[in-house]
Amino acid sequence: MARLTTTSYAILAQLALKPWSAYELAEQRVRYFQYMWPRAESGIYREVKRLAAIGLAAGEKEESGSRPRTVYSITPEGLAALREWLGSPVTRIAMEFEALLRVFMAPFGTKEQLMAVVEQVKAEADEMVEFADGIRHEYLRGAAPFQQHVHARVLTVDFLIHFLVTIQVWAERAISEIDTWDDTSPEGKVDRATGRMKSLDPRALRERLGS
Amino acid sequence: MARLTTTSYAILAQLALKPWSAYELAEQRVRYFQYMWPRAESGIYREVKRLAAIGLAAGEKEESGSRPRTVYSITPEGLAALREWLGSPVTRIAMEFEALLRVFMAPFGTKEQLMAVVEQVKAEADEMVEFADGIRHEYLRGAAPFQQHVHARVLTVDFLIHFLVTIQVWAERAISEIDTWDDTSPEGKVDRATGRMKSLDPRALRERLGS
DNA sequence: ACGCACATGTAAGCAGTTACATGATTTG
DNA sequence: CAAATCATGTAACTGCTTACATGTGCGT
Repeated sequence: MARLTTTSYAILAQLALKPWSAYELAEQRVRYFQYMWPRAESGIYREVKRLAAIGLAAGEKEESGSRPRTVYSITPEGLAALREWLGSPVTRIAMEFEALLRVFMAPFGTKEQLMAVVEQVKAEADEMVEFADGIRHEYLRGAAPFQQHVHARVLTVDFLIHFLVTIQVWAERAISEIDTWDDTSPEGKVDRATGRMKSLDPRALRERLGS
Repeated sequence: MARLTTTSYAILAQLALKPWSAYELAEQRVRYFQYMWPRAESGIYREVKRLAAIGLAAGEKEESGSRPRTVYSITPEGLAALREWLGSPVTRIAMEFEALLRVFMAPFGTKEQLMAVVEQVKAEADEMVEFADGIRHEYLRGAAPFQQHVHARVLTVDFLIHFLVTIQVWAERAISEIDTWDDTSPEGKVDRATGRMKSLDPRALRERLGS
């Protein structure tokens, strides 16, 4: 039957803001969910259709001359379902970070391979930071969609920017460390690595980061 | 045919270290991959069997009195495949953070719901930090499995601890912010939120974090 | 008039999860 | 000696992705 997923509620919450066509939802998923709940565009069509089928959304077909499209809006039942879900336990955070896995396996590859991986991470982090900062500036200019929700959204922007900058500076640290290596073998690297390990005390870090 | 996934290579890299039984692999996945490539235990059995079927691993049945078990080791072809994969482009980082999604939707729920979500995040972050710090201490005591790889692994521990502490301090910031609210509505929260948004400049943050 | 990006989906396949099954070993 | 936990998987389902399909409007 109708076992809804987190993705369902992500869409439902978008519909709670205003009606959207399926295409708009699929397009805007980048801006809204890419970094906290990434899903492929094509899934959005199926999902919103499912919401309509079980009565949580209402789809209205528009035949405005051009190709027909369906505009979806939330129903009272949909809003009730959303509110209820917001009180249920959340699933744990889950990160897929293939590059980190490769760093873990670094001794089986070459220094060049490792360096390429970490530099790709850095490039992607730079790009993601630019994107997030662009959104931040929309809010600062007062020009963001749903600007009135800035009090909640600043909390998500807060996390994302800290998260992305954490990746950036980690990649930079890793690059300058690997730069000092001749290869990926353990030889002559143990003492230095142990010293680094010592400096990673979470409590000290928390003092530094929590201002 | 044999389209291998990242999960396949994660297991292959474990086998490159030493032979393991499927059960050991499934058990140890927590320690090794939970935070960068999370997968269910049951999938490990199917995956390692597949690796054996295509010749990248060799399974040896042991009949030592008790229940029979299969111990897997990597083959030369497996090692070659692993090395080659380490030179291919990496997939992007992907994070599923349902709690952040709920913060995003906070205006549709109550303050109590929101607070419960963020406090759950904080509790889980605390727990994950303890786990990661435990592993760090194993390396410091020189008692970690595969201690000789500390030069590579310190890079992953570096990222994970920074990542987890970032979650911790974010949750703390979010809690003290929400504490100042009467409810989840925008009323009277816009100016303060805009001020917070202003302070989230990534460049300034990068200066602070990259020491 | 042609090509390309926009707009709107459908279909098939599969990686991964949840749930179950079952013998062996330890523990209270 | 009963119950829990360890050890070792199998079976069935499903959410998601990849790949495809097709009409429409616009720039050149």
